[in-house]
Amino acid sequence: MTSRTRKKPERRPSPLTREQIIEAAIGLLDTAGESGLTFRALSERLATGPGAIYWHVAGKGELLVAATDHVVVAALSEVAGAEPTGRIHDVALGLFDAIERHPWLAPQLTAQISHNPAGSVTTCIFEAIGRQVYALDVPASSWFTATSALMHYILGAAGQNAANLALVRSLGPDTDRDAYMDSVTAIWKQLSPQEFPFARAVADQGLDHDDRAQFLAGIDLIAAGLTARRTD
Amino acid sequence: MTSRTRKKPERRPSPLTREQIIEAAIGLLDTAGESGLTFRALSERLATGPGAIYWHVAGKGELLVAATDHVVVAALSEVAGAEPTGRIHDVALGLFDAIERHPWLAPQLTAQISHNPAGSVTTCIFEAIGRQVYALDVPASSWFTATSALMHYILGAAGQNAANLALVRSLGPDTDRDAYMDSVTAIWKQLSPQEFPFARAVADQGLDHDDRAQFLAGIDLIAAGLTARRTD
DNA sequence: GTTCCGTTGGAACGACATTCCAGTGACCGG
DNA sequence: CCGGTCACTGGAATGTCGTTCCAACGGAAC
Repeated sequence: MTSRTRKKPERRPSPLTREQIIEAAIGLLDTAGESGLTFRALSERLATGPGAIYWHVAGKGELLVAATDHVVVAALSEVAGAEPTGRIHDVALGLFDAIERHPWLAPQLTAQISHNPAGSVTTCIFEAIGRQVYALDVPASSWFTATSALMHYILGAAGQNAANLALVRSLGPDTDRDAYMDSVTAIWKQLSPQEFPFARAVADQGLDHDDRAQFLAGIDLIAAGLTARRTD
Repeated sequence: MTSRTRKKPERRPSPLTREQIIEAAIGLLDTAGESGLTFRALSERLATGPGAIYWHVAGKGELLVAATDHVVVAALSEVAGAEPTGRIHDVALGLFDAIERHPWLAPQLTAQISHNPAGSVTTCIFEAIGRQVYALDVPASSWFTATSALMHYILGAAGQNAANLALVRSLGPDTDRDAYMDSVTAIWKQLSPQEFPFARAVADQGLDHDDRAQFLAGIDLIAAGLTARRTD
């Protein structure tokens, strides 16, 4: 009897759904971070084995893509409903908030936009931002460049913000964001004035503590470049 | 004698160096991609065992940080030598080229900047870009925002370009970049005109095929926003 | 010569993604 | 009702990874 012996597996009452798996994956990513999404952890949370999950989902990559898509579509559809000439701030803040809620989103988005430019996530985000570029009366020749610049800034700055918050949270409940930013500023102030004059100067004037206003200031700055061009 | 029996290990002629390890790691990353950096592969390339590497390097994370630092410092020092009021194009292209040579660099940089804002790589890049912002006579209140916007755009757009090239290369030697870009445009042209009017319009006018010029156009666009503000 | 100690590298460990497959139960033709 | 099919399950097995462990080496110090 060295051959296969198998414990009787317990069956689940209701069948597993791809949707359930994706939502469980998002929950796992939100609470345990990017490295927390494990087929073992997912199996446990869904009270099943890894094999069952693989019947609904091709692999970890597809799961990540599906989770990203799910979150992005939700974030953008909240915004799109408003006025047709919606302000760019709405789209930007929609993505900013989604990334803050799901800190794993920013790296995922940049990776998926890079590796799959024709994918659903890429086109959705490009379209959402691009419409605002169009509404700003940017000349058609600059459409792609303008949309790219805004997109990369939004993902980069929002990702930075989300990472900062996650870092603060991991430092314990007794640290708040301002204290953390102050500690970073303090390190920058100790840089050599010869090698890092600019970074020191920025640190001396203190980093802005309102992340959201700071983020929007960057959007406005890029938008200023777009509309400045318009009159040429 | 069930206890440890061990094959006599062959000793290397010259001792292992942290520098050697980092350079081997960079080589491995360049040729085999981000997933190609394995302690096993590294051991083989250095003709040693994993344990020897761990005596010089704390772990994979530190190795990645060291490799990133090595490449970024080299890329920025090439540029910094020129005129003191160096043009922002030089710094931007320096990073662009470095990221093109090392496609693993862009994700690494965004991750390290996010997770370690006081680290060496973060401050070096911030300083290098910030000096150009300073040279543009941007008001001090916008220094941080302007530098952030430029940094995120540079890393995002350069990463996108490098990923495209890597993707083209992986499709086989019979595909070139223009053919690949055309295929992406073709997919975009098939999008629904109701849902994706902007993306289709951009695809219809054709994507620019000169990546470097496109990249610099984005830099100029953001710079235009900075200098437009100056007169306020 | 003996004793260290910095250094090495092969083996072992635990965790992971993924594959494999024996089983289960709802449905279907008869 | 009943036998068989098949979509679906979940536990075990596989191979690779990062990391740790440790017996052994060789030069330096004594």
